[in-house]
Amino acid sequence: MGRDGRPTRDKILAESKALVFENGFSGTSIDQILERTGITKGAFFYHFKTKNALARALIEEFAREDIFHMNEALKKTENLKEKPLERLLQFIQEFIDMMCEVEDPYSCLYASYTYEPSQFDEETLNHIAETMLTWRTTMELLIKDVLEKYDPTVDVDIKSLADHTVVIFEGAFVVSKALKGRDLTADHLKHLRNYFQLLFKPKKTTG
Amino acid sequence: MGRDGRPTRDKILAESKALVFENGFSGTSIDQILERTGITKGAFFYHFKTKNALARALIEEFAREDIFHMNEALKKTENLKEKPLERLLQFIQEFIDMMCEVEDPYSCLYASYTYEPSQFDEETLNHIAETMLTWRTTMELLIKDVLEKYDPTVDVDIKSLADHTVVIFEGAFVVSKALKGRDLTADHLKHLRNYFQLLFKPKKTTG
DNA sequence: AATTTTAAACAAACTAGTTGGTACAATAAA
DNA sequence: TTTATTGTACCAACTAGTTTGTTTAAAATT
Repeated sequence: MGRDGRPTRDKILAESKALVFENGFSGTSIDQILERTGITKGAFFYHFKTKNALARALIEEFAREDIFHMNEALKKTENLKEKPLERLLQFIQEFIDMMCEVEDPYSCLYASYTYEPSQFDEETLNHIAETMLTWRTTMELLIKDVLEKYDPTVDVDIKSLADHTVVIFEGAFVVSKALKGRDLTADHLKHLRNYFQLLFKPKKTTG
Repeated sequence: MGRDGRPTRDKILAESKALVFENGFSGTSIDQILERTGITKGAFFYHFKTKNALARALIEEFAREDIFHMNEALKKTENLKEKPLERLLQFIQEFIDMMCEVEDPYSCLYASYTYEPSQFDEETLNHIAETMLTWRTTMELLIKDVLEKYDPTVDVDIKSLADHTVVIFEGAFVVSKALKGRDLTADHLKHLRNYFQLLFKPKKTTG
């Protein structure tokens, strides 16, 4: 057996992610990655067959962590299963709390890749879409539970309401970065929580 | 008089913008631009001293059109000046109508540049931030007019509520592109309109 | 006559990816 | 217990092609 390559691989992934947020993917050269990690070209191509294999590994890791956080928030609010609106609001609150700890603008690889789509293979781009659809499915379930006990105060399309959470995340990331101040995601998730709160009122049960 | 260079310059700007949305800025080569426009390298560098001068021109044109549309919507709703909530809702409605006409996902240069910030000079990035702050200022005015006659049903921070419109635009662009379907911006602006509608109720005037 | 555009060659720096070889750690054979 | 073997992890130098940007002289447009 040889030595353990995981620390090197992890370092490549961590530094590459940071570089992609600064330069974009095609704006990030492998030489830059070597400089930051202190490894050599041979080592890089030992771990990743091509630059695009790195892109795939990056998005897979990012999406795995994203869905992990989503499921953690789901678990944490399981005790509110019988109070679906409270659960939905608390689910959002979990992310408000999470983003309150962030100082610098948070960046999202989905948006980064989405704005230079030609640089990635179909599989990589599909992985982003599928992860977003996982969010949609989860939000749809939470919302449908609410709709059993509450009526929307205005007419809404459930699917687009389900997508609205991801929309606000992505939008808040862009605006936070563009304004170069602190991360504003928590602030905008609060508006989402407000919207959910105002949107649903107890059902008038007829009998 | 010499010949008119504007058609060539405009063609460079139009094709470059499309290419930047496909490849990102650093993923777009000048050779690609020449191929699409059918002009030569000499002509390109006659109009733009550097690749970065093109980036600046692109964002200036994009921001000018953006603010133009914003001001058009402001003008169109001026007749509702005495009904500030109706005006705010109609202001958003103008963009819902506008985005309903779009089929393919709409792209935003602000987000594109924001996700590869190191590629651009400070001036270019500041122009994006300033344009977003113009949106903030406008929205703040519209919202403050509403607050004179209406009380928010839940506590909100005005500045972040003002930013929320741009957040939803940017987020909807990202999600629309990532899901590779039709543009979803109109759908999400409807949620913003709903939120404003639910957030404000007539003031209980004490007198 | 002034401005715009072409064509083609050129340079210097940078690009992703390859090559041949080395250091290392665990294991198996003597 | 020493020695040979094996496969992983890594390195330095190299290749072939692309990048932005320059130059120059001629030609086209108004």
